[in-house]
Amino acid sequence: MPRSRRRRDADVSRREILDAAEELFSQRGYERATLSQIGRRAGVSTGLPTYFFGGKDALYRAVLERLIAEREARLEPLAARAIRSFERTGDRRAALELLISSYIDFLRERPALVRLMGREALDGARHLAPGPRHSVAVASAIERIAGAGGADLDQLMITTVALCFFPLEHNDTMLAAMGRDAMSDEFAAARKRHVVDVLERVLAAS
Amino acid sequence: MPRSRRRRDADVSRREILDAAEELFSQRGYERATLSQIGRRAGVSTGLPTYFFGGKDALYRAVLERLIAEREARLEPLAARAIRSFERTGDRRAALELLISSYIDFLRERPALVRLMGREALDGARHLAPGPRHSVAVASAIERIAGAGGADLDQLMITTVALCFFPLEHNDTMLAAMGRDAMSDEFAAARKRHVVDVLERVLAAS
DNA sequence: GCGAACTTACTGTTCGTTCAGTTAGTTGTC
DNA sequence: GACAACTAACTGAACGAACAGTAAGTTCGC
Repeated sequence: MPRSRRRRDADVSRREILDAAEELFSQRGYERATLSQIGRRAGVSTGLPTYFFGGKDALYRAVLERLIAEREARLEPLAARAIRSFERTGDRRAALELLISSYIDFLRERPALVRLMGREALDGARHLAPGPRHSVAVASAIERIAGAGGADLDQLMITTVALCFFPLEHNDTMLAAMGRDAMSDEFAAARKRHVVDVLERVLAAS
Repeated sequence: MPRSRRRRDADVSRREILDAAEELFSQRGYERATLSQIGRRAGVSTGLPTYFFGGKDALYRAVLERLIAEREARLEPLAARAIRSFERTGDRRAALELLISSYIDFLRERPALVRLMGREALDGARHLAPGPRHSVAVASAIERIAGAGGADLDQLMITTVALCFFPLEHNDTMLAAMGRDAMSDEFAAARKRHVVDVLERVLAAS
C-alpha cells in the first residue's frame, strides 16, 4: 500500500477510505469489519473515516451508493446498445448475448456488489434507500427484448438476475463444493452460454 | 412462550435453545444475535446455551447441522418419488413438478435455511462442514430426470437451485421493490410454474 | 496564521465466557 | 417409603476484550 500521494488531500482520502471499506464490509460483513481495520487499509487513522463520513453506518451507506451508481453507469450504455441492436436486426440471441455478457462481467469485476447486496437482502435492506434494487438498465433491456409476449415479466426478471447473480453469491459454498469457480474465465464463459440458452428458449416459447 | 414443561429436562431445553438460536441467527445474523437474547427467547438463562453447546460458535454450528439434516430427511423421499414416477411413466414435466414443488415448499417452510445458507456463502462457509452444500436428494433427482443428454449437468444444477432459492433469499430487497412476496401462496404457485417451464424447455432441447 | 485534515488517547458500552452457588431430580440404604 | 447422598441442570453476577464514537491536540496547505 504505497503512501506516495500528496500528504493531505481530502478527496483522495475519501476515496481510499471508501475503497478499503468496500473491501472489508463485503468480505467480513458490517459487524466484523472495524473502523480501525478500514483506516489501516486506507493508510489513515482510526478516527478519519468517522471524521469524513459521520460514522460506521453512514460510511456503509456511502459504499453502497457508490457501487449502485457505478453499476448503472456501466450497464446503462451497454443495455441501450443491446436494445438498439435487437430493434434494428431482430436478432434476439445476439442482444441477449451482449446484455448477459456485460452483466456477468460487471458482477465479476465488482464482486463487492454481489456480496453487499446479498448481505442487505438478508438483513432486511437496513441500509438501502427505497427504490428499485436491481439494475434498471438490465430490467428495461429484458423488457424490450422480451416483447409483448404473455410471459410474466416479473418472473422473467427474477430469473435473469438469479441466473447471473447466484453463482457469484454462492461461490464459496455450492460452487466450491462442486470444484467450480464462478470468478474464472472458463466458468463465466460457460455460464453466459447457459444463461443465454435458457432465456432464449423461454422467450421463444412465449 | 408457555413455561408448562417439566422443570428440568435437558432434552427439551436443548431443543428450545436450538429453536431460539435458529430464529435469531437467521434473522439478525451471527454477530447481532446475542446469547442473552437466545436464552431469553428459549426461557432459560444467559449461561445455559454455552453450558450445553460449548459456546456461541458451536451453537451456530449445531443449528446449521440440524437444518441440513432436516432438509435431507424431508426431500429425500419426495425426490425418490419423482425419480420413480419419471422412470415409470417417462413424463418429465410431472416429475419436475413434484420435485420443484417439494423443494420450494420446504424452503418456504424453513426460511431459516435459506437465510443461514446465504450468510454462510457470504462469510466463506466459516461454519459449514466440508461436503456437498446443496441437497443431494434434489441433485440426484435432477441428474436422473435430465438423462444422459449432453447438457452441462453442473450448470443445470446451479440453475435449478438458483431459480428456487433466489426469490426467497432476496425477498426483502428485489422482490419487495417489485411489490411481490416470495412467501405468499400465489407467488409460490406462479414461481413453481415458471421454474418447471424453464427446466422443461432446457431439458427438451438437449 | 487560519482553517481543514488528521492523529491519538480516552470513554462508555456491549457481549461472550466463566464460575461459584442453588435447586430439581435420582439413586441407594435401611 | 423416607431420608440422606449425590448428580446434573440451571442461574446470574462479574470479568475482560473489543470496538464505535469523541474530543483535544497536532500538522499541513494555502
